[in-house]
Amino acid sequence: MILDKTDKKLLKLLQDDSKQTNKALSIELGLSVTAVFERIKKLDANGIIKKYVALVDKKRVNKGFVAFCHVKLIQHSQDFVVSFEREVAQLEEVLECYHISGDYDYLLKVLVEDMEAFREFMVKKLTRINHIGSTHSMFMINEVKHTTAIEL
Amino acid sequence: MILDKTDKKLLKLLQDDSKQTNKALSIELGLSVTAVFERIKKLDANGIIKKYVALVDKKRVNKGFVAFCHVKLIQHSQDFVVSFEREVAQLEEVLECYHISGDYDYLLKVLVEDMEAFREFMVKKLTRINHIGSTHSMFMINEVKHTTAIEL
DNA sequence: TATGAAAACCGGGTTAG
DNA sequence: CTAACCCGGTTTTCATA
Repeated sequence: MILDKTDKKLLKLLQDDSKQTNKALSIELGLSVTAVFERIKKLDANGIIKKYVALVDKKRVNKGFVAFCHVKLIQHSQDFVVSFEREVAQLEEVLECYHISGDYDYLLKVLVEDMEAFREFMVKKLTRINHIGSTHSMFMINEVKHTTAIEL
Repeated sequence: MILDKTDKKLLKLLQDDSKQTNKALSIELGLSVTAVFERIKKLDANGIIKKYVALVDKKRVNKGFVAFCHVKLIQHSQDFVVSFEREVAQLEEVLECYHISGDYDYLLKVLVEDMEAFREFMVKKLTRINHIGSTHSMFMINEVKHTTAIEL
């Protein structure tokens, strides 16, 4: 699917606030309500828009402590990789996990309440997973920018 | 604000799909539509829910190339830090930027189309910012997990 | 429960390939 | 001639007091 200028503008608006009414969007875009409705339907159907979600303020729910964990596996056989990935994906503290290039194999973004909880997480959950060689953690001091909106 | 079990369940549902009708939510939670409405209103008003957004599939919009850049500043005087943070926050390719502990000062998550675009970004944008000492980039090979939902 | 508003759907008209 | 797009009106559904 090819996105024209209007689609991109529409996506920008929806990535910023998905609760706007089609009417408000139609005014912003200079289109009819129906046209907006159809464009959104198409963006949904084509999977351009994956889902609509509420974003929760992590500080207000006591998950203000963010850690980034680099993880290296002992071995890189298919089995090890698959089972590590399956297990790590199930950990509720892990919001993101990427297989990356470089010295370490994985980069994890971990959300917990505080350092104490992080220690618990490391000891009782992450390092309990087999095949982990070494880990290296960094802690968030300040969040400079955090958006879910992709510029188009 | 204290969240009870029902609030947490409600937040879980809304973090997964914010387009559900209050009726659907009320059935799921075993409440009346009005009760659900009031709880959501309260969560909104208290800033527990920050915003409602559409999530766009990065691969479908040609932003499937993800890089993580570590950045070290030359100096750490107030001025340098403030101006670096202000400038980096304005870069559209940078979705996330964290001031972190460890060998490097910052961790950036960068979304671009491909390696070529990443090169452009580094040369023309990131390293054009003053006060940058060194950088170290890692590239995403695979996204194992990526959720915006905080477990409560 | 009631009501005002918005979403969802439909038929028709317009333009571009 | 077909397909994609856009519009206005109608029905249904939802948010909200």
